[in-house]
Amino acid sequence: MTAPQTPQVNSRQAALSQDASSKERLRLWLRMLRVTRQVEAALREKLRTEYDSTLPRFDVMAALLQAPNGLKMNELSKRLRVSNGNVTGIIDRLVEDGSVERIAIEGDRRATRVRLTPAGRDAFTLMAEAHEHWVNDLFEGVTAEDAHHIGELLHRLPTHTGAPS
Amino acid sequence: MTAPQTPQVNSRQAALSQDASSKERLRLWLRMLRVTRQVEAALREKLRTEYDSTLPRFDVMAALLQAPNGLKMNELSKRLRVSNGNVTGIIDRLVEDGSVERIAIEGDRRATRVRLTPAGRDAFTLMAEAHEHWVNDLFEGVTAEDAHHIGELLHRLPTHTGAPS
DNA sequence: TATAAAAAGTTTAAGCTTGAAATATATTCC
DNA sequence: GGAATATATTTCAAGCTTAAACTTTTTATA
Repeated sequence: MTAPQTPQVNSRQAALSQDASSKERLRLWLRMLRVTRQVEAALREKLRTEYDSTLPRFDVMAALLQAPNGLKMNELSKRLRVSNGNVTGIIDRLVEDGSVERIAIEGDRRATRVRLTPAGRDAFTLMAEAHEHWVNDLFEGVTAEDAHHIGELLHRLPTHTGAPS
Repeated sequence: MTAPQTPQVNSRQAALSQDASSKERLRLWLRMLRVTRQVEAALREKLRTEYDSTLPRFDVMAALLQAPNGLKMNELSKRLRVSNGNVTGIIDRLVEDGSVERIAIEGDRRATRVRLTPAGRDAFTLMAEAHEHWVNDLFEGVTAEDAHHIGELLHRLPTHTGAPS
C-alpha cells in the first residue's frame, strides 16, 4: 500500500476498458455474422427454388453484366475476391447451361475471356430484379435513412485486410 | 394530355421513392456482405495457419463449451442453424482428432450426445482467446460506442426469417 | 537464342454446405 | 400386439471454397 498507485491504477483501467471494447467488438461481429448468414440463407433458398441457381453463380453473372466485353478469368477472380480455381468451376457450370461463353484472346493463348451470352444476360436480368425485391423485403424494418446510416458506419469496418479494394 | 394527372404523378412518386429505398437497402446489404466476407476470410486464415483449424469447427466447439454435459446432434444443428448432415461431418472430424466424444444416451438408442473432451476444451480456450484478439484488431477502427451503436441498428435487421431464434 | 522467371488457368485434395433419401429406433393408436 | 407415424441421425450427390501443385504460354535476360 505504500507503492505509488497511479500508474498501476491507470494501467488496470486501461486493461479493463480495453477488455470492454474488445467484448463489444466481438458482440458486434457475432451479430453481423448472424444477420449476414440469415440473409444469405434466405437468398440462396430463393435462388434455388425460383431460378434453380445459386449465390456464387449470381455473383459471377453480376460481375460479368458490368463488362459487356467480358473479363479474363483473372480479373473475375480478383473482382470477386475468390480463388481462381473457384472461378474455373463456377464458369464451367455456367458454360454448361449456356449462360456464359469462353472466348479466346488473340495474342495470348494462356488467357481466356469470359462473357455472358444473350440468354445469360436475359436470365440474369430477371434474377437481379427479383434479388433486389427479396433484399428489400428482408430489410423491410430498415428505413432508407437507417440503411444509409448503417452503411456509413460499416465503412469504418475492415474493408482492406490486405487485399486491394 | 387530357387525362387526369394527379393519381399518375402520385403513383410515380411513390414508385420512385420505393425504388430509392430499395436501392439503398441493396447497397447496405452488399456492403454488409463485403465486410463480413472479409472478416471471415481473415479469421479463417488465422485459424488455419495458427491452429490448423476452421471456422465451422470453431463454431461447433464454441457451442459445446456452453454445454458441459454435451448436446444432442439435433440440438447442436438447431443451435448453429445448419443442417444435421453438416454437423455429422464436422463432429466426425473433431472426434477423429480427439476434441470431441460421442456419448450414448440411455433410453434412446437413436440419439447421441456429443461433448468436448478435456483436450478439446483446452484447445478451444486457447483459440477463443486468440479469436477475440483477432476480431478486436480487425475492428480496430471502431470505437466501443460505435460498435454498440451499429449493433443496436443491426438488431432491426432480419434475424428471424422463419427460423426460430 | 536458350533458359529462367513470371503469368494465366486448370486440376486436385480436403473440407464445408445443403436438401433429399435412407436407416434405425421410439411412440401412437387401433 | 402390430401397423403407422414420428424422431434422431447418417449417407449421398451436387456444388462451393481454398491452398497447393501443375501445365502451358509469354516475357525477360544472360
